[in-house]
Amino acid sequence: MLSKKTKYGIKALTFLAKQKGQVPVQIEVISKSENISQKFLETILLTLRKNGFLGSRKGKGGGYYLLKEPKDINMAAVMRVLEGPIALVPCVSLNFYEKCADCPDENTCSVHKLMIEVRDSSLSIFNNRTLADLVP
Amino acid sequence: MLSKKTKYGIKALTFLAKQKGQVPVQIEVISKSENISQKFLETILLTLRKNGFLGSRKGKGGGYYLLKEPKDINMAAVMRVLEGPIALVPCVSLNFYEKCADCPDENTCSVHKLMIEVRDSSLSIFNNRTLADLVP
DNA sequence: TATTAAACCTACTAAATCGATAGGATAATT
DNA sequence: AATTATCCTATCGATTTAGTAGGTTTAATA
Repeated sequence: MLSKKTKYGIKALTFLAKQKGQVPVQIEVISKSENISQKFLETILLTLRKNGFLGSRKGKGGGYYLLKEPKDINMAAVMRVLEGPIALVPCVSLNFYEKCADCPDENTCSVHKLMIEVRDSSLSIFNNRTLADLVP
Repeated sequence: MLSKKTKYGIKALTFLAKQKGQVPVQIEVISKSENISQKFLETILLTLRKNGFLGSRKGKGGGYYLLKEPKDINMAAVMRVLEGPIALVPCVSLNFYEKCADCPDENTCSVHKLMIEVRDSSLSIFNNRTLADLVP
């Protein structure tokens, strides 16, 4: 299941992508438009900023704005920052790999085999979609 | 992320699929072979039995066995019983649909759009794989 | 320069979920 | 009758999730 954090984060990015010009948009505006708790959204936008997706301005007239063109914001990168691994199991994750404690041999593991297929197909979607594809 | 329940469940099914003949296999045997806590596995096998994947016999010589041929056990069905929805968001789930509280219109929702694609690709994998495909 | 408006930051909390365990009840074999 | 196995339900501790609290810093503007 996708966390609310990821869901809200993508919605916020989409909202910013829809803005004409790069005028900063305040958290309050996004939170009200998208029905997201303002305080929660605050922390989400913070991580998006710290990971290079958003810029911000403090004080009056401040807010958040995209640092790149929507077409240059890859959804796989967004997913990894907000949700973490795209793979369903750490042992098939490319960016968050971890060995399973219980599994002696990945090559003969039935779960491993299946989950690699799933990861590949999900990844190819996320890698081939940008924020621009999501804007209505 | 895949739960341990699902992971262990698939491993147990695979283990049973590897058996020659339909001799019942005891929980203890599976749990030791696959490094799974016996008590935890007990509850997992119980749900697999209650959902028509496994049969069981009590008492001496008892245990669990597959009720169908591995090639007739669809992995989408297994996933739904063990893990729940295949979709990452309830609003794109075919079998566990739920409307999002925050989202006024699914048709214009960016998350919805993306997650339908992901669901379709994952689903096509699970639907086209059977337990037989997983056996080493 | 004082006020105001916004993001920034860190810690905290309630609730839910997860992984696992406990402990007996039931059934089948020998 | 004794043994061996599944069956069943409740519970528990740890972790994660979603959200909140409450102040700090920075920038614009009057």
